[in-house]
Amino acid sequence: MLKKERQAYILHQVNLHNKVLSSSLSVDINVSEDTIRRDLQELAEEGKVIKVHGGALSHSFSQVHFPPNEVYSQSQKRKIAQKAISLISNGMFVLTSGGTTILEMARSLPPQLKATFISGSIAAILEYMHHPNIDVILIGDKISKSSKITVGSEAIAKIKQMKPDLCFLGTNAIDLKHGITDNDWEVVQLKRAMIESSQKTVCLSIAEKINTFQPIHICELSKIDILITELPFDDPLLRPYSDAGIKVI
Amino acid sequence: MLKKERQAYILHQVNLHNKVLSSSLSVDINVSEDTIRRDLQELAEEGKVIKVHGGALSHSFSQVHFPPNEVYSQSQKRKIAQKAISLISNGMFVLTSGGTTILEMARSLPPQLKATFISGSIAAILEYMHHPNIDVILIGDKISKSSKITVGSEAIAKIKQMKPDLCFLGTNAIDLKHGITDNDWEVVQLKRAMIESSQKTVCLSIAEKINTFQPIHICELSKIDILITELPFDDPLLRPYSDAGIKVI
DNA sequence: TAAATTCCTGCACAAAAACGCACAAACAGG
DNA sequence: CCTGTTTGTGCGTTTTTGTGCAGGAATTTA
Repeated sequence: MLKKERQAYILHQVNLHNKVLSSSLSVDINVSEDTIRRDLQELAEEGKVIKVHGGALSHSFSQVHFPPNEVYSQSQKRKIAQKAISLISNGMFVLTSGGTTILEMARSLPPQLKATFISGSIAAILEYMHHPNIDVILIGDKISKSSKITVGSEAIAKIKQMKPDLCFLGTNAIDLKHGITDNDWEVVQLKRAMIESSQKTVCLSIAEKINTFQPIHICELSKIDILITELPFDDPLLRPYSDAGIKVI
Repeated sequence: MLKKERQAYILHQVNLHNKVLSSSLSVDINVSEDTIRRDLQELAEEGKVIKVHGGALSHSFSQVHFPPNEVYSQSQKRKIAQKAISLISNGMFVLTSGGTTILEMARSLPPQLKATFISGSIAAILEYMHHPNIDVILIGDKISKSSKITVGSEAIAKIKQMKPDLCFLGTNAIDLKHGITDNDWEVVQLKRAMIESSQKTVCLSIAEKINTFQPIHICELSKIDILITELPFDDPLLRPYSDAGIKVI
């Protein structure tokens, strides 16, 4: 059998089944695994397949990319993301909400980090999936079209079963008097459950949202352990919060 | 034998078998391999064949260089998607697996359709979310990075709680003797649960996958209610399946 | 942490290609 | 008819290509 012929066969199999194993191909076409590996490597260099340990994957399959769209005040959010990442260590279980700040964090996670991320936000999950070393746990239930996250009693029940080390909340509004507030009933239920379950709750919020509030109450400030903004920790705007016992970063 | 005559013969052989070996041609026509090689080279320069190490391939063979942005065998999948959609009516609960065929169906769902779609496939969910009128239920659990779907006991337990009207399975391999088979253990577990829960199971499969099999068994043919391919329902290839009691569309 | 796969690197060896050359047949023109 | 040229073919020799194998490194799995 000719080399090109064999490669065409392999390519065909990959496109057909989305995945092939070097071992099974080698018995299929009766050549050594080395040869298969070399073929896969060539095909991968030509961009026809994606080579992975033990075989190859179809290219079309793993291309579920989300438009890395323009985010409002991205530079601030990036700063926040960096601070948030510094709290995560290897082996941690991290529960996150959705929101652009969280997404920014998800994209900036260092590649060596090994941790487990849990979320009901589709967008966040997509970002976590691209990461080579983190395990991703998706919270299921009905999907809210407006917020692109799973909401409902099932999701809340699932969250209550967990005891994650950290919970990152993309915060919509935070205020000394009203605490954390939001504007979507279903999201609020979910965030409440997240806060209850977690050992530490971290609020990510751009300074703009500090001292603002929204119609629905999520929780008191006292439930929050850490507050992250793009400002330095000793910014006067944040002073009341650290006075209230929140660790401000 | 004249040179032209010989080249005509070679060309004929290439078009007939899609490939020729210099070695076998040389004994066929009783000339040295050098001569064959020179002939092939000339034919290649004229664009009549594609020369490779050891012989030559027909042009149609290498035309499997499918256009880059197009999904593999998309037109077939579109045809399948259309047939699948005809089975869905308003108000139905539909459980689907992942796979490119399912994605094609998800994209083609008519905008007026009001139904509930349930899936653990991230890519499928993304498509369903774009639809204006369908409710989306996401099955949660750990995400398998290779297949981009949620897998695990939680996901399976959740599926077992449901009684969807229809279950669409993107099929990797179907065979009279082996039934439905696949190549990913976790995916197999999930698909089994899906079949068990559903009132009707529909297999979507391009004709190429008919009468092929993969290492892991999912279920017997008898569990399948409907089989959809891009072929007409009375195609001889499908005859054994309708004889086996499966409704073929 | 240990065991098992899988991967990579270099090497050996066979098959095929490339190159140069020889030689013979076909051809062209005096 | 002869001679010089072109063309087609085959034969060594040298390179290149394709493949398998051994071993150690890297990665996955238990």
